[in-house]
Amino acid sequence: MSKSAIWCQWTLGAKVFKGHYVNSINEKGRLSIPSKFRDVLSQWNTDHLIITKSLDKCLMAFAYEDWEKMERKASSLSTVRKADIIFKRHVMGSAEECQIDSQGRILVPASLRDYADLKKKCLIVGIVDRFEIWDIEIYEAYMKDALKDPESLRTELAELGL
Amino acid sequence: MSKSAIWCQWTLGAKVFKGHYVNSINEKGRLSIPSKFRDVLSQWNTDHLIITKSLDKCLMAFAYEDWEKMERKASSLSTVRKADIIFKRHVMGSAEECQIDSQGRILVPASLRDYADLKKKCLIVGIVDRFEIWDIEIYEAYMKDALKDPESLRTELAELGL
DNA sequence: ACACCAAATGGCACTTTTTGACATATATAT
DNA sequence: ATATATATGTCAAAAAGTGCCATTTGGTGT
Repeated sequence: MSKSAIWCQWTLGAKVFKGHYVNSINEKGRLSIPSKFRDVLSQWNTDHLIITKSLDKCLMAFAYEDWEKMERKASSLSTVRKADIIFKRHVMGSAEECQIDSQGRILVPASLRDYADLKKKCLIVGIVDRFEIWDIEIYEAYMKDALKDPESLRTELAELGL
Repeated sequence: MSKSAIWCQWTLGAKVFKGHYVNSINEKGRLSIPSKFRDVLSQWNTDHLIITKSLDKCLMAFAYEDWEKMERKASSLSTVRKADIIFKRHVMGSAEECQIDSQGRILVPASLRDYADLKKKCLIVGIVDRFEIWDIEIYEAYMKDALKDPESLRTELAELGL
Protein backbone atom coordinates (compact mmCIF):
# COMPACT_ATOMS: atom_id res chain seq x y z
CA MET A 1 0.00 0.00 0.00
CA SER A 2 2.71 2.46 0.95
CA LYS A 3 4.56 1.19 -2.06
CA SER A 4 1.65 2.09 -4.27
CA ALA A 5 1.39 5.49 -2.63
CA ILE A 6 5.01 6.19 -3.49
CA TRP A 7 4.47 4.91 -6.97
CA CYS A 8 1.45 7.17 -7.41
CA GLN A 9 3.37 10.20 -6.26
CA TRP A 10 6.07 9.45 -8.72
CA THR A 11 3.81 8.97 -11.70
CA LEU A 12 1.71 11.98 -10.87
CA GLY A 13 4.75 14.09 -10.13
CA ALA A 14 6.60 13.17 -13.31
CA LYS A 15 4.23 14.84 -15.70
CA VAL A 16 5.41 15.00 -19.23
CA PHE A 17 3.87 16.08 -22.50
CA LYS A 18 2.30 13.14 -24.21
CA GLY A 19 -0.53 12.46 -26.60
CA HIS A 20 -1.84 13.74 -29.92
CA TYR A 21 -4.46 16.48 -29.98
CA VAL A 22 -6.18 18.09 -32.93
CA ASN A 23 -7.12 21.71 -32.24
CA SER A 24 -7.88 24.47 -34.67
CA ILE A 25 -6.04 27.70 -35.08
CA ASN A 26 -8.19 30.65 -36.07
CA GLU A 27 -7.62 33.37 -38.68
CA LYS A 28 -5.89 35.49 -36.09
CA GLY A 29 -3.49 32.73 -35.17
CA ARG A 30 -4.89 31.79 -31.81
CA LEU A 31 -4.60 28.17 -30.81
CA SER A 32 -5.83 26.33 -27.73
CA ILE A 33 -3.20 24.44 -25.80
CA PRO A 34 -4.63 21.08 -24.72
CA SER A 35 -5.65 21.28 -21.09
CA LYS A 36 -3.49 18.27 -20.23
CA PHE A 37 -0.48 20.22 -21.47
CA ARG A 38 -1.51 23.21 -19.42
CA ASP A 39 -1.50 20.93 -16.40
CA VAL A 40 2.04 19.91 -17.21
CA LEU A 41 3.05 23.55 -17.47
CA SER A 42 1.41 24.44 -14.19
CA GLN A 43 3.75 22.02 -12.51
CA TRP A 44 6.51 24.35 -13.66
CA ASN A 45 4.45 27.26 -12.32
CA THR A 46 4.30 28.93 -15.66
CA ASP A 47 1.81 30.00 -18.27
CA HIS A 48 4.49 30.86 -20.80
CA LEU A 49 5.79 28.77 -23.64
CA ILE A 50 8.86 29.14 -25.79
CA ILE A 51 7.97 28.35 -29.36
CA THR A 52 10.41 27.90 -32.18
CA LYS A 53 11.00 26.24 -35.53
CA SER A 54 11.84 22.57 -35.76
CA LEU A 55 14.08 21.18 -38.45
CA ASP A 56 10.90 19.59 -39.79
CA LYS A 57 8.04 21.71 -41.04
CA CYS A 58 6.55 22.12 -37.59
CA LEU A 59 7.03 24.12 -34.43
CA MET A 60 8.42 23.05 -31.09
CA ALA A 61 7.16 24.36 -27.77
CA PHE A 62 9.01 24.21 -24.47
CA ALA A 63 8.44 25.16 -20.88
CA TYR A 64 11.06 27.74 -19.98
CA GLU A 65 13.16 25.38 -17.88
CA ASP A 66 13.56 22.92 -20.68
CA TRP A 67 14.23 25.66 -23.15
CA GLU A 68 17.12 26.75 -20.98
CA LYS A 69 18.64 23.32 -21.46
CA MET A 70 18.50 23.89 -25.20
CA GLU A 71 20.13 27.26 -24.73
CA ARG A 72 22.89 25.70 -22.70
CA LYS A 73 23.49 23.08 -25.37
CA ALA A 74 23.46 25.75 -28.05
CA SER A 75 25.97 27.89 -26.22
CA SER A 76 28.43 25.03 -26.37
CA LEU A 77 28.17 24.82 -30.16
CA SER A 78 30.77 26.20 -32.49
CA THR A 79 30.41 29.74 -33.80
CA VAL A 80 31.88 28.83 -37.17
CA ARG A 81 30.95 25.24 -37.97
CA LYS A 82 28.16 25.32 -40.53
CA ALA A 83 25.72 22.82 -38.98
CA ASP A 84 26.10 24.50 -35.62
CA ILE A 85 25.44 27.97 -36.84
CA ILE A 86 22.52 26.86 -38.96
CA PHE A 87 21.03 25.22 -35.92
CA LYS A 88 21.55 28.32 -33.85
CA ARG A 89 20.08 30.64 -36.46
CA HIS A 90 17.16 28.43 -37.31
CA VAL A 91 16.16 27.01 -33.96
CA MET A 92 17.52 29.42 -31.40
CA GLY A 93 17.06 32.48 -33.55
CA SER A 94 13.39 32.01 -34.21
CA ALA A 95 12.31 31.33 -30.64
CA GLU A 96 9.49 33.42 -29.26
CA GLU A 97 7.86 33.59 -25.88
CA CYS A 98 4.08 33.19 -25.86
CA GLN A 99 1.72 33.71 -22.98
CA ILE A 100 -1.26 31.44 -22.50
CA ASP A 101 -4.41 33.55 -22.13
CA SER A 102 -7.30 33.09 -19.75
CA GLN A 103 -9.02 30.53 -21.96
CA GLY A 104 -5.90 28.50 -22.49
CA ARG A 105 -4.90 29.84 -25.90
CA ILE A 106 -1.74 31.29 -27.33
CA LEU A 107 -1.20 33.58 -30.26
CA VAL A 108 1.19 31.81 -32.59
CA PRO A 109 3.42 34.54 -34.08
CA ALA A 110 2.85 35.07 -37.78
CA SER A 111 6.35 34.14 -38.86
CA LEU A 112 6.13 30.80 -37.08
CA ARG A 113 2.63 30.18 -38.38
CA ASP A 114 3.92 30.75 -41.90
CA TYR A 115 6.94 28.53 -41.39
CA ALA A 116 4.87 25.57 -40.25
CA ASP A 117 2.13 26.46 -42.73
CA LEU A 118 -0.55 26.22 -40.08
CA LYS A 119 -3.91 26.57 -41.74
CA LYS A 120 -6.87 25.33 -39.73
CA LYS A 121 -6.50 21.95 -38.10
CA CYS A 122 -3.30 21.60 -36.12
CA LEU A 123 -1.90 18.48 -34.59
CA ILE A 124 -0.24 18.94 -31.24
CA VAL A 125 2.14 16.12 -30.36
CA GLY A 126 3.55 15.71 -26.85
CA ILE A 127 7.12 14.45 -26.80
CA VAL A 128 8.11 14.20 -23.16
CA ASP A 129 9.90 17.51 -22.50
CA ARG A 130 8.44 19.46 -25.39
CA PHE A 131 5.58 19.36 -27.83
CA GLU A 132 5.31 19.90 -31.53
CA ILE A 133 2.69 21.80 -33.52
CA TRP A 134 1.99 20.59 -37.04
CA ASP A 135 -0.50 21.44 -39.71
CA ILE A 136 -2.47 18.23 -39.74
CA GLU A 137 -2.19 17.62 -43.46
CA ILE A 138 1.53 18.14 -43.39
CA TYR A 139 1.85 15.73 -40.48
CA GLU A 140 -0.23 13.12 -42.26
CA ALA A 141 1.82 13.43 -45.40
CA TYR A 142 4.99 13.22 -43.31
CA MET A 143 3.79 10.11 -41.49
CA LYS A 144 2.45 8.49 -44.61
CA ASP A 145 5.86 8.85 -46.13
CA ALA A 146 7.56 7.79 -42.92
CA LEU A 147 5.46 4.64 -42.67
CA LYS A 148 5.33 3.81 -46.35
CA ASP A 149 7.87 1.06 -45.91
CA PRO A 150 6.64 -0.34 -42.62
CA GLU A 151 8.54 -3.58 -42.96
CA SER A 152 11.96 -2.00 -43.03
CA LEU A 153 10.94 0.33 -40.21
CA ARG A 154 9.91 -2.72 -38.19
CA THR A 155 13.19 -4.39 -38.98
CA GLU A 156 15.17 -1.32 -37.96
CA LEU A 157 13.25 -0.95 -34.73
CA ALA A 158 13.49 -4.65 -33.97
CA GLU A 159 17.25 -4.28 -34.23
CA LEU A 160 17.07 -1.66 -31.50
CA GLY A 161 15.32 -4.16 -29.27
CA LEU A 162 11.80 -2.80 -29.76
CA MET B 1 1.52 -19.20 5.42
CA SER B 2 0.44 -21.58 2.73
CA LYS B 3 -2.27 -19.10 1.96
CA SER B 4 0.27 -16.40 1.07
CA ALA B 5 2.25 -18.85 -1.03
CA ILE B 6 -0.86 -19.63 -2.99
CA TRP B 7 -1.59 -15.94 -3.32
CA CYS B 8 1.89 -15.26 -4.72
CA GLN B 9 1.60 -17.98 -7.26
CA TRP B 10 -1.73 -16.68 -8.31
CA THR B 11 -0.55 -13.07 -8.62
CA LEU B 12 2.33 -14.05 -10.82
CA GLY B 13 -0.04 -15.93 -13.06
CA ALA B 14 -2.52 -13.08 -13.04
CA LYS B 15 -0.04 -10.38 -14.04
CA VAL B 16 -0.37 -11.24 -17.67
CA PHE B 17 -2.95 -10.05 -20.18
CA LYS B 18 -4.42 -12.89 -22.17
CA GLY B 19 -7.51 -13.69 -24.16
CA HIS B 20 -9.75 -12.08 -26.76
CA TYR B 21 -12.73 -9.96 -25.77
CA VAL B 22 -15.27 -8.19 -27.91
CA ASN B 23 -16.62 -5.03 -26.24
CA SER B 24 -18.36 -2.08 -27.75
CA ILE B 25 -17.24 1.50 -27.71
CA ASN B 26 -19.96 4.13 -27.50
CA GLU B 27 -20.44 7.44 -29.34
CA LYS B 28 -18.42 9.30 -26.76
CA GLY B 29 -15.57 6.86 -26.99
CA ARG B 30 -16.04 4.93 -23.79
CA LEU B 31 -14.95 1.34 -23.75
CA SER B 32 -15.15 -1.30 -21.03
CA ILE B 33 -11.90 -2.93 -20.08
CA PRO B 34 -12.47 -6.68 -19.61
CA SER B 35 -12.67 -7.42 -15.92
CA LYS B 36 -9.88 -10.00 -16.20
CA PHE B 37 -7.62 -7.22 -17.43
CA ARG B 38 -8.70 -4.98 -14.60
CA ASP B 39 -7.67 -7.75 -12.24
CA VAL B 40 -4.27 -7.81 -13.87
CA LEU B 41 -3.94 -4.06 -13.43
CA SER B 42 -4.90 -4.26 -9.80
CA GLN B 43 -1.91 -6.53 -9.32
CA TRP B 44 0.13 -3.52 -10.38
CA ASN B 45 -1.81 -1.33 -7.94
CA THR B 46 -3.10 0.91 -10.65
CA ASP B 47 -6.28 1.90 -12.38
CA HIS B 48 -4.45 3.78 -15.11
CA LEU B 49 -3.52 2.63 -18.56
CA ILE B 50 -1.16 4.13 -21.08
CA ILE B 51 -2.67 3.87 -24.52
CA THR B 52 -0.86 4.58 -27.73
CA LYS B 53 -0.73 3.87 -31.44
CA SER B 54 0.71 0.64 -32.72
CA LEU B 55 2.50 0.44 -36.04
CA ASP B 56 -0.56 -1.50 -37.12
CA LYS B 57 -3.98 0.09 -37.30
CA CYS B 58 -4.74 -0.61 -33.66
CA LEU B 59 -3.94 0.72 -30.21
CA MET B 60 -1.69 -0.69 -27.53
CA ALA B 61 -2.41 -0.43 -23.81
CA PHE B 62 0.16 -0.82 -21.05
CA ALA B 63 0.27 -0.77 -17.30
CA TYR B 64 2.49 2.11 -16.28
CA GLU B 65 5.42 -0.03 -15.22
CA ASP B 66 5.66 -1.66 -18.59
CA TRP B 67 5.20 1.62 -20.34
CA GLU B 68 8.21 2.96 -18.46
CA LYS B 69 10.29 0.27 -20.08
CA MET B 70 9.20 1.61 -23.44
CA GLU B 71 10.06 5.14 -22.37
CA ARG B 72 13.47 4.05 -21.25
CA LYS B 73 14.13 2.37 -24.57
CA ALA B 74 12.80 5.39 -26.41
CA SER B 75 14.93 7.83 -24.48
CA SER B 76 18.01 5.98 -25.67
CA LEU B 77 17.01 6.50 -29.29
CA SER B 78 18.55 9.14 -31.52
CA THR B 79 16.85 12.49 -32.00
CA VAL B 80 17.85 12.69 -35.63
CA ARG B 81 17.90 9.17 -37.05
CA LYS B 82 14.80 8.72 -39.12
CA ALA B 83 13.46 5.42 -37.80
CA ASP B 84 14.04 6.57 -34.25
CA ILE B 85 12.25 9.87 -34.55
CA ILE B 86 9.38 8.28 -36.44
CA PHE B 87 8.99 5.82 -33.63
CA LYS B 88 9.11 8.57 -31.04
CA ARG B 89 6.56 10.73 -32.82
CA HIS B 90 4.23 7.91 -33.69
CA VAL B 91 4.37 5.67 -30.65
CA MET B 92 5.70 7.79 -27.83
CA GLY B 93 4.06 10.97 -29.04
CA SER B 94 0.60 9.53 -29.19
CA ALA B 95 0.65 7.94 -25.75
CA GLU B 96 -2.04 9.03 -23.35
CA GLU B 97 -2.80 8.14 -19.79
CA CYS B 98 -6.36 6.96 -19.27
CA GLN B 99 -8.06 6.36 -15.98
CA ILE B 100 -10.45 3.49 -15.58
CA ASP B 101 -13.76 4.78 -14.20
CA SER B 102 -15.97 3.29 -11.54
CA GLN B 103 -17.67 0.97 -14.02
CA GLY B 104 -14.44 -0.27 -15.47
CA ARG B 105 -14.40 1.85 -18.60
CA ILE B 106 -11.94 4.22 -20.16
CA LEU B 107 -12.44 7.11 -22.50
CA VAL B 108 -10.38 6.39 -25.59
CA PRO B 109 -9.04 9.79 -26.70
CA ALA B 110 -10.46 11.04 -29.97
CA SER B 111 -7.22 11.05 -31.92
CA LEU B 112 -6.53 7.45 -30.97
CA ARG B 113 -10.07 6.42 -31.76
CA ASP B 114 -9.71 7.93 -35.20
CA TYR B 115 -6.34 6.34 -35.80
CA ALA B 116 -7.55 2.83 -35.06
CA ASP B 117 -10.87 3.60 -36.75
CA LEU B 118 -12.82 2.23 -33.81
CA LYS B 119 -16.47 2.15 -34.73
CA LYS B 120 -18.66 -0.04 -32.55
CA LYS B 121 -17.36 -3.52 -31.90
CA CYS B 122 -13.79 -3.59 -30.65
CA LEU B 123 -11.58 -6.56 -30.19
CA ILE B 124 -9.38 -6.47 -27.13
CA VAL B 125 -6.45 -8.86 -27.35
CA GLY B 126 -4.21 -9.64 -24.37
CA ILE B 127 -0.54 -10.01 -25.32
CA VAL B 128 1.32 -10.79 -22.12
CA ASP B 129 2.62 -7.39 -20.99
CA ARG B 130 0.17 -5.28 -22.94
CA PHE B 131 -3.09 -5.54 -24.80
CA GLU B 132 -4.27 -4.30 -28.14
CA ILE B 133 -7.53 -2.66 -29.15
CA TRP B 134 -8.75 -3.25 -32.71
CA ASP B 135 -11.85 -2.44 -34.64
CA ILE B 136 -13.16 -5.94 -35.12
CA GLU B 137 -13.58 -5.74 -38.88
CA ILE B 138 -10.10 -4.36 -39.32
CA TYR B 139 -8.71 -7.16 -37.18
CA GLU B 140 -10.48 -9.80 -39.19
CA ALA B 141 -9.25 -8.39 -42.47
CA TYR B 142 -5.73 -8.11 -41.03
CA MET B 143 -5.71 -11.71 -39.83
CA LYS B 144 -7.14 -13.02 -43.04
CA ASP B 145 -4.29 -11.38 -44.86
CA ALA B 146 -1.67 -12.35 -42.26
CA LEU B 147 -2.56 -16.02 -42.48
CA LYS B 148 -2.98 -16.27 -46.20
CA ASP B 149 0.57 -17.59 -46.54
CA PRO B 150 0.78 -19.84 -43.47
CA GLU B 151 3.76 -21.78 -44.73
CA SER B 152 6.22 -18.93 -44.85
CA LEU B 153 4.99 -17.76 -41.46
CA ARG B 154 5.69 -21.25 -40.11
CA THR B 155 9.16 -21.12 -41.57
CA GLU B 156 9.93 -17.74 -40.01
CA LEU B 157 8.64 -18.77 -36.61
CA ALA B 158 10.45 -22.09 -36.72
CA GLU B 159 13.67 -20.14 -37.14
CA LEU B 160 12.94 -18.48 -33.80
CA GLY B 161 12.72 -21.86 -32.12
CA LEU B 162 8.95 -22.13 -31.98
C1' DA C 1 -34.61 -24.91 -16.10
C1' DC C 2 -34.16 -21.44 -12.48
C1' DA C 3 -32.39 -17.80 -9.65
C1' DC C 4 -28.30 -15.28 -8.79
C1' DC C 5 -24.37 -12.49 -9.61
C1' DA C 6 -20.96 -9.96 -12.05
C1' DA C 7 -19.83 -7.66 -16.21
C1' DA C 8 -20.99 -4.71 -19.85
C1' DT C 9 -23.76 -1.20 -21.90
C1' DG C 10 -27.03 2.60 -22.45
C1' DG C 11 -28.78 6.89 -20.91
C1' DC C 12 -28.81 11.21 -18.70
C1' DA C 13 -27.23 15.21 -16.19
C1' DC C 14 -23.39 17.91 -15.21
C1' DT C 15 -18.65 19.85 -15.90
C1' DT C 16 -14.79 21.20 -18.51
C1' DT C 17 -12.65 22.35 -22.75
C1' DT C 18 -12.60 24.23 -27.19
C1' DT C 19 -14.15 27.36 -30.56
C1' DG C 20 -16.33 31.24 -32.79
C1' DA C 21 -17.64 35.98 -32.44
C1' DC C 22 -17.15 40.51 -31.39
C1' DA C 23 -15.33 44.60 -29.00
C1' DT C 24 -11.34 46.97 -27.71
C1' DA C 25 -6.50 47.98 -27.78
C1' DT C 26 -1.96 48.35 -29.84
C1' DA C 27 1.11 48.73 -33.53
C1' DT C 28 2.44 49.90 -38.54
C1' DA C 29 2.26 52.14 -42.81
C1' DT C 30 0.78 55.93 -45.74
C1' DA D 1 -3.29 61.78 -38.03
C1' DT D 2 -5.89 58.26 -40.42
C1' DA D 3 -6.42 53.95 -42.11
C1' DT D 4 -5.10 49.16 -41.91
C1' DA D 5 -3.47 45.30 -39.88
C1' DT D 6 -2.35 42.79 -35.78
C1' DA D 7 -3.08 41.57 -30.94
C1' DT D 8 -5.79 40.88 -26.73
C1' DG D 9 -9.91 40.45 -23.56
C1' DT D 10 -14.34 38.75 -22.77
C1' DC D 11 -18.55 36.36 -23.64
C1' DA D 12 -21.29 32.59 -25.03
C1' DA D 13 -22.31 28.53 -27.87
C1' DA D 14 -20.81 24.03 -29.07
C1' DA D 15 -18.31 19.97 -28.33
C1' DA D 16 -16.09 16.75 -25.53
C1' DG D 17 -15.41 14.44 -21.17
C1' DT D 18 -17.09 12.54 -16.59
C1' DG D 19 -19.89 10.53 -12.91
C1' DC D 20 -23.70 8.03 -11.70
C1' DC D 21 -27.68 5.09 -12.08
C1' DA D 22 -30.48 1.69 -14.50
C1' DT D 23 -30.93 -1.93 -17.63
C1' DT D 24 -29.30 -5.71 -20.26
C1' DT D 25 -26.38 -9.58 -21.03
C1' DG D 26 -24.07 -13.68 -20.06
C1' DG D 27 -22.23 -16.94 -17.16
C1' DT D 28 -22.52 -19.72 -12.59
C1' DG D 29 -24.10 -23.02 -9.48
C1' DT D 30 -28.23 -25.47 -7.66
